[in-house]
Amino acid sequence: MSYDHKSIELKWQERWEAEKVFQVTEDASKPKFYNVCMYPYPSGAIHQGHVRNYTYGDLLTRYKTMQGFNVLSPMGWDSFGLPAENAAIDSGIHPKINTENQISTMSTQIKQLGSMYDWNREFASHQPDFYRWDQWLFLELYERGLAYKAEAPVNWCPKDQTVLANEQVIDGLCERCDTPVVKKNLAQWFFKITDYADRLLDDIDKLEHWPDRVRTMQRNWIGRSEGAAFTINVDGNGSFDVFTTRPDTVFGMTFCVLAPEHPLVESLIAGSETETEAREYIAASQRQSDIERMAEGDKTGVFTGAFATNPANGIKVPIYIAGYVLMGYGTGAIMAVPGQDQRDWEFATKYEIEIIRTVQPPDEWDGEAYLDDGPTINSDFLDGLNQIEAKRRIIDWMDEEGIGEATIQYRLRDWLISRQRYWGSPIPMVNCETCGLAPVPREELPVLLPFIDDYVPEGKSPLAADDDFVNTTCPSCDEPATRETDTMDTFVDSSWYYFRYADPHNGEAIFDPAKPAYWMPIDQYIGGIEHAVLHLLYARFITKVLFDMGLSTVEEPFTRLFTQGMITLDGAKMSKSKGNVVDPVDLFASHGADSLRLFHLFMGPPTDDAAWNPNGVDGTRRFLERVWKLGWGEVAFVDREESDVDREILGTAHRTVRKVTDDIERFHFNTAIPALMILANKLSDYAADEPRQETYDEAIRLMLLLLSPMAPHIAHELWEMRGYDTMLALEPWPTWDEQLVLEETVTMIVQVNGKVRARVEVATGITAAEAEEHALGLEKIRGWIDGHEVRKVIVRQPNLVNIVIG
RNA sequence: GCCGGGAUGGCGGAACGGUAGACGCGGCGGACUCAAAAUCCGCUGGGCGAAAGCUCGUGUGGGUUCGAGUCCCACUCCCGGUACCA
Repeated sequence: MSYDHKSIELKWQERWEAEKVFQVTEDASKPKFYNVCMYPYPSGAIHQGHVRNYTYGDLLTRYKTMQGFNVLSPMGWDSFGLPAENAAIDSGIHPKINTENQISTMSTQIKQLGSMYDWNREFASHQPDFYRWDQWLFLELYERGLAYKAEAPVNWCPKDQTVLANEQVIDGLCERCDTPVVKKNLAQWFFKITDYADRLLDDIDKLEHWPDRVRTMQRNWIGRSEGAAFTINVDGNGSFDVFTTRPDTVFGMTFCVLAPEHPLVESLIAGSETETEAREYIAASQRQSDIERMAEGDKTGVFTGAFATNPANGIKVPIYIAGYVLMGYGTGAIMAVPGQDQRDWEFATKYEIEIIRTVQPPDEWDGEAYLDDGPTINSDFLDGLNQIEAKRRIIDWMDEEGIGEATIQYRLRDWLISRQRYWGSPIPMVNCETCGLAPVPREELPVLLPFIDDYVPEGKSPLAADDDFVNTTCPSCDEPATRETDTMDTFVDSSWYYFRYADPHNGEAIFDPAKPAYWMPIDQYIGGIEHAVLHLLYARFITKVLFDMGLSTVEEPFTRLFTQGMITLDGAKMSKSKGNVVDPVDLFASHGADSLRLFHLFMGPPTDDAAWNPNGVDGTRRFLERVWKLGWGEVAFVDREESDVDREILGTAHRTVRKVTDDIERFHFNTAIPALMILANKLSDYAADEPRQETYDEAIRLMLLLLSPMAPHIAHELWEMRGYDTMLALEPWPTWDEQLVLEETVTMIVQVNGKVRARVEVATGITAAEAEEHALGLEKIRGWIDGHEVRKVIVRQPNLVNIVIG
């Protein structure tokens, strides 16, 4: 009987669903395990990145279920967002219709993978039942002072008359029409995540099961730095504030730099000698994104013609504008101290500005800016102090003089949630001429996103052009008023969706707090490394807000985080736009979901990027054919007593149980598969040479249990064929027998001066003295050491002896 | 630019500071076959050698150590993020 993956996979997918194997409810009698893969954007077809993600997630769902946990593994859709709107503009299909078609296709494909979810809990963020609670949450934040409106720049395409996402701006041009993009200020909504900066920073320490690199990235993103803010007077008129982490170096300030957008710039350049040059520079930098500006190799800038007075010593220094100072960080202005800052050094060198060191570098120093500690010099009353003392002294002095103070600055900015787009959750606010901004009453939620036929932007977003949507009455005075027409960033949806899974159909509240009280926190969260900062930080923030509201029992949503690498082909990320996709659906048909799952588990460390090998699935398919033959094929058993051969094969099986269990716990799936391959190969040899039925059956039983979370369909089919009448998915995970896994002998290597010169089989229990004596007595080794002085012998029994000779 | 990560055979990768290259892909040779496919068996980092074996070898250059792919320092290149892709 051949291995017919199609019928087997369909059969078991239907069985699992019919028998509700993976549908769960709160059950206080069992330990819970909440397992979530980041919900996908419904792009229309699953790709290898999804397969990788869901294979890992499903492996864990099944493994933890077998270990006796009450496992919740839900699935939903991150279905608002830019791509649906772009597709609509290009193809004319309405985002709602397009999105729902794509959800339908993708859920069918996910089911074909054999990845099991509690589909009763499925939702999509574009559904009013869901985004209603986005709006409710917005109102809660608004009332708590955590949502506010402020001016912020957007990318504006003057030809298309629309706002562009950063990724739609290519080299300063609109990706659609190549028109130069300009910055335009709009009043937009923000969430005040900076209020939570310290809590978000401090609690990173609690995330002990997160990858270190993600924790580091989040710490750096929040970017708390302690320093001082002080005022610098402009020679002539006006003043500006600067923030610095190095107030101790203020005597070394030889110039100042303002961001091109700094409000003072206009008055400084007006009428100056460099006015024309400065205006050109400002216009040029406005066409650049922050990234482009910072990425410029050499530091550029323009002298404003104005001078500032160093408050510490009264010396006048030139004021420049330069792109390397960003308006969005600190005060948008810096004191430049080239002696102690490398960027300032490069700028000063380029524009021939004086450099004064205020920290004495070591004698052997041959670098440029010196950033480390040392005695302060050239700094009047700070001379001789170390940096900590100097900082304290200068801040005290600024305090006394009334020009500055100690300040804590964060790199983190408030979260801009406004999008001038159609396909998102409407922000539930109303503008009234009399009453000003008014929140939509909660009982009127959701503010429904209207079904608009003409969503091509023409100067304003489609929502703003829809009079029926815009025109309303003021909730407080009942006079005519207009609705807010911005929609929310889709990161708002993804910052709380995992709470909704606990109570997905609740029509009365965002959720009944008792439900997530059982399931939260998420025990395992799995997704791409590209979400290391934004999504994960926003989710942590909203969880803390929900905690403060009394709706969450936890302050951190994700106990364990696993970030997987990308799938690449020919050195590039697999993507439709690059035309290098390998469609998983084709492989379901040709090789089967089990073979594809195994290949994803096998292809490399889950954290790393993995290169797609077109022939790789052939290998795992071949392995499953071998498993099939072992489970189903004819074996000529011999009726005999148990022998060393049987004990050895059982030992291999039990060592495989130990290895696979350890590897799953460590997320080293790529080494668990080879362990199973080795077991299958040994079992093939065993089956060909006078096998004993009891031994064989037991080894196969263990193999199928281990294979069950990885290649579930074939494992279940063979389990049933071999006469077990239980549902394999609900069988207990196997344990290993400590006696059986012991090995009697081991290969000991003998080195001379660190080079391997002999290998010998020794008893596992060999003592250090025995190992040394044995090694020194070997004929091969004598040839290397005779005539030399043995200086030292390092023994790591039973694995290694290293003989150091003179 | 800044933050984070990575680099090991022809390819994906394995390797508690202790046998570098497990396992798989590909390739070569053989068995089976009229033939092919499938399957099975063997070989497969470079150099030298008839062989035993020796020697070089984990991006580059240094260092620590009895011993370094692994730890430290300095580089190179590639990838992720960089706040409106999600």
